[in-house]
Amino acid sequence: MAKQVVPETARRRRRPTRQGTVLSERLIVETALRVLREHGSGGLTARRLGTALGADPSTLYRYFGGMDELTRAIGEELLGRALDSWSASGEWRADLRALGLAVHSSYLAHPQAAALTASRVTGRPREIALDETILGILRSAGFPDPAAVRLYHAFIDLSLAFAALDAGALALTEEARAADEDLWSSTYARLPAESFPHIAATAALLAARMPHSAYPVVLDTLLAGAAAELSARRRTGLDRED
Amino acid sequence: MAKQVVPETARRRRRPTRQGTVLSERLIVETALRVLREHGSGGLTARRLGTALGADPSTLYRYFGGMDELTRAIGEELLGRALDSWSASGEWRADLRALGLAVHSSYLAHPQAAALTASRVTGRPREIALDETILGILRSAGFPDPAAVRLYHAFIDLSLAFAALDAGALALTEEARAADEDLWSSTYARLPAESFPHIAATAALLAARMPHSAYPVVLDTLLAGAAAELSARRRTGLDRED
DNA sequence: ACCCTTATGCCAACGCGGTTGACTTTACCT
DNA sequence: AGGTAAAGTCAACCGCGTTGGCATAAGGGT
Repeated sequence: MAKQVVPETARRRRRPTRQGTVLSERLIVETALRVLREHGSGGLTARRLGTALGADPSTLYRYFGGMDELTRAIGEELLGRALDSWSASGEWRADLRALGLAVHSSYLAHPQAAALTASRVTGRPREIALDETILGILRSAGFPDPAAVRLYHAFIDLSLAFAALDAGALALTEEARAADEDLWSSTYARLPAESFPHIAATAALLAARMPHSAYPVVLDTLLAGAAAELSARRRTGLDRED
Repeated sequence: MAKQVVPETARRRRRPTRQGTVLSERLIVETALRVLREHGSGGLTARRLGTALGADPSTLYRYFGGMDELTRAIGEELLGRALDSWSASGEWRADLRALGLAVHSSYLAHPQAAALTASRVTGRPREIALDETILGILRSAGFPDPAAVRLYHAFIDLSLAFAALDAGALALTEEARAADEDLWSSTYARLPAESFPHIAATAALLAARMPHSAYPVVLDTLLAGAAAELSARRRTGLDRED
């Protein structure tokens, strides 16, 4: 690669583009989020982002190694926003619930971006801060380390997986999304009861429920299981460690 | 659109390509799975698939409306294989567990394909058959319809979301995947204990657990919650419906 | 057994994508 | 004030999905 990416902190000269914009990682990421919202998850292209910034597409390579690295920066931004919007109450179960919902809704606030990034691990600073927070809540709640790690793993992967799934549904174009929802009231509701008795019997309930996210239900189930585990552990006197 | 896609069942003439292959939806989907495995989730292109089939890329448009429709056909194939590999035992909890794991591992058997398709709803026949099966298990187990639909929703979305997440990790190129795994034993394990006490304290456990899927843990938690709900319902005499 | 129709495959081209190498300009350091 | 190299620009490369027009041969009707 001929071009070198200069770390944002080491950046000194800020030469404006021909159209007068002064670029920065932050401006690029925010503009990318806007472009994604306006043009859909497939609409983030180097050329389009360049135009939106008032800069040549190739300028982006001065800031990011490629579109992939830009994508990871966007993902970190969403995780960071989730953590910023959250505050601790001290009650572990409520805190985890709020944090999970914060991550989920931070992604869903930018579904087109989330669909691109939610299944990637960035290893960037703000993602690490989030991990530290979750582990802290669990260990402070009294879970021994192996249980804390198991629950951390389940919690974060569950939240990211649902964020990606739900964002994917929201990120479709409006007509495609409506068509997917209608599937439940059209195709599924009209299946013959002889061949598909169970779908036919529950068609109305399905049409009402399927357009929403299952994440809260599953998250609450996970937290309820964890709470039961914790109280069982207290009852039996903290004698097991796994 | 100038070209018409002829439904597979209505297809009569089977003219071989210049290189002698006789095309069919089935052959195309299977070849696409092979191409995906060999070239990664971004490696399925019309031109490459054409070459692999010994046919011109544009010929694919005689069989599918576009790459998107081909993608959905691949997704349905994976779900169909999961259902085929499964058989009912009559014990609802064991059956659901086996079915969930079957879906998960069917996707993970073709991670590059799964990464492309797992978050899409196809509405195709074999996907409908899977849905009917799950609802049947729950309703036969004694869950009233609203609970059955709620659990069906949680179950299927959980399974698909984790399939997508885990497939995404597996679908990375070998070096990228190894780098991601190493993150836990390199970056995370070396964070200073002063700033990140919880990560530092659990680094070894994290490195051991994070490379595996959290799906079984979460699935079992969900099924345990459902079982508890069912027995509570029996105890209180089936008087509630939600 | 032979046509005729038309399904099916092929070809060439279009516009758009990411990315790169060589270049110009200009902010900053000395 | 001048030199240097960072930051922005330009033109080009190659691969992508997709399309319209064309060639050809499969298979039904007679």
